[in-house]
Amino acid sequence: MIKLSFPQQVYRLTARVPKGRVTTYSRLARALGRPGAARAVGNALNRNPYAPQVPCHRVVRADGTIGGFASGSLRKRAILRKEGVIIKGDRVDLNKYGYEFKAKR
DNA sequence: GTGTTGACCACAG
DNA sequence: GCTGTGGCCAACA
Repeated sequence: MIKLSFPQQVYRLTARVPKGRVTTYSRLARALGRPGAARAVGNALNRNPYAPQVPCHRVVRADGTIGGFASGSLRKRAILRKEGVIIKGDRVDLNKYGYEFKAKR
């Protein structure tokens, strides 16, 4: 059984998020088995060594707010809008675009 | 091993 | 509705 580092699993799950969908840091952490490690997830995405591979712009905060982004929150909003996600002010409708992860593996 | 930092979350005012 | 404070976890110096 291989043991991947925390950020490694974060990148893998983030890459699984389909286009036009968004997830939250808390949900990622919960899917990894660390329901309180939302901060650590954000930390991992912040470094994001897999930048072009991992669509970090599809990850938002639990409230649906854009949160932060290495290139600027404005950039994140623009990309999400291009993906087909409607953003109201600085918030996304998690009720429609919120993607649920599978707690397996 | 200890202390600081950070793209967070929840609660109280 | 927003602001402030405490708590959680992982990575880095």
